[in-house]
Amino acid sequence: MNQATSELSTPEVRTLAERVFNQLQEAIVRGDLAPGAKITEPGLSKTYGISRGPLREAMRRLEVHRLIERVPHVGARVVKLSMKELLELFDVREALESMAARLAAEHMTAEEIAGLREVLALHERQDDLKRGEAYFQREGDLDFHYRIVQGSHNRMLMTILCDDLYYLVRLYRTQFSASGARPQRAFVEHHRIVDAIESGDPELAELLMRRHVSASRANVAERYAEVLEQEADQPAP
Amino acid sequence: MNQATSELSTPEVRTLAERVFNQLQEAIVRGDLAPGAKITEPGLSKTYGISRGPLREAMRRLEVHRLIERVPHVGARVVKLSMKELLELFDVREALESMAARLAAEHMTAEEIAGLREVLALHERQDDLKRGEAYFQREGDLDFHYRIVQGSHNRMLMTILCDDLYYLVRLYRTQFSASGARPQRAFVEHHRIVDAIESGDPELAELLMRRHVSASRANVAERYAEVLEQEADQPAP
DNA sequence: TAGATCCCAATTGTCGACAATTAATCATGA
DNA sequence: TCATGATTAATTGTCGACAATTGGGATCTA
Repeated sequence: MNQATSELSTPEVRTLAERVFNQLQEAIVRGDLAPGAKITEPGLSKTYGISRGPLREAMRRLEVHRLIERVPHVGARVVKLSMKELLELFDVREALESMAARLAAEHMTAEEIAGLREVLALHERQDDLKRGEAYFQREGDLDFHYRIVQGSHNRMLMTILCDDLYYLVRLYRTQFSASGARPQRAFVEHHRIVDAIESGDPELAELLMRRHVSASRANVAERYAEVLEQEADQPAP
Repeated sequence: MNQATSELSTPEVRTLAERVFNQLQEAIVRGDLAPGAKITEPGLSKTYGISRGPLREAMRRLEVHRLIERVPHVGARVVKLSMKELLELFDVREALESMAARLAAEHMTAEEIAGLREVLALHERQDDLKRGEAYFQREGDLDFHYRIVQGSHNRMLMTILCDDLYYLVRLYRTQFSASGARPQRAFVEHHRIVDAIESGDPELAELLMRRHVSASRANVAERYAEVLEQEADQPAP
């Protein structure tokens, strides 16, 4: 489980701080540490059985990945994106991932493209894709995007997207997952993007990826509006 | 001196780690710590008269801003971008800043646009702009880009560009500064971009910014080729 | 002489304790 | 009763010492 994570951030766990960072990261993305929850150093230090030194190192790394926010002399909290910030994240993704698609169409190798096709084939085989709700589809979707970013062969792009932003994406993907006809559409869009990349058409790949992310953004905004409506009818306790 | 820095990263210096981070950051950008130079914790700890605790905190922040690179159990070095990586940086800037220009055309206030015009007027008054080489022009150019990013009113975009990438930009701007007819052209391009923003034309602003960054990239690549040629004729000691 | 191996110094990782700052609590007065 | 102020408990910032790991250098061997 959680293949993307272990692939990305656990090449080798040689230090305590690194291990605790992974545990905390997973706890946050999984939802065990709720957004907005306060993080205290002595508390976590006791929980994980390490001293505050490496714990602070781990927390600093969480801050880098934008999973927690720290204020000097005050403390740290699990990040809690407002709707505005969540949409901001999509704007940034649109800019970066469309660039990634363009570069991927220019630089991706035949093997990488074949791997991309395999991911799509895997999605097709999964029944839950047709049912319109899918945990694996969600993780799989990220896998698709992740491979295209890697295909750009631009290390800086990879760092910003995969190391900095995708943690947040995963965190909020659980909340506002694709709904209705969106998964099927996204699946078709994925195919079109791969087609563009395979035929070596950078401009088309860029355009399609831009629209794809933009459509995802619109879907999330819609889902959020629904949630707001429900909360208005039935206020949370 | 160095107004942009003190504006950005010195809102309030409430902690030792923060102060040392600022000092180290400036030392690196200024060139006192050469790219590729090894950073040892006991060394810096002695130099700045603080213990290794806050120093490690400062180093972690330098790593966040991509100014140093750390390897577990081995140590840290001042970042040294290869030509490939430097051009990668420009690709990322092209994607993000064109998005910023688009959003700026949509969201920038009249006051912010007026401020942008002032920056351009200031550049026009500076003689050294005409001489084609200019330290202030360089910092001023960054100021221009900085204001547009702020004008996007997208906090995440601001963080990635201003907090993460512009440190690197400043570091390498010193080495491969604009040359020949590039400053004048850049100046004209700046004007066109502001015109597009002022007239509320997001698509045009985006396109112009994309070309502007792309042209800067080409200029840097050209300058680098010149340097390589010189080094081939006259190898460094 | 070339190569490999072992050892040691230096550096990084980790820990527990103390100081400084903050925020909440309680008491006091209007 | 409410606002205000000081006091206190808790948390973060800082420090110095010890343990673990690494890389280089000296030594030994083929």
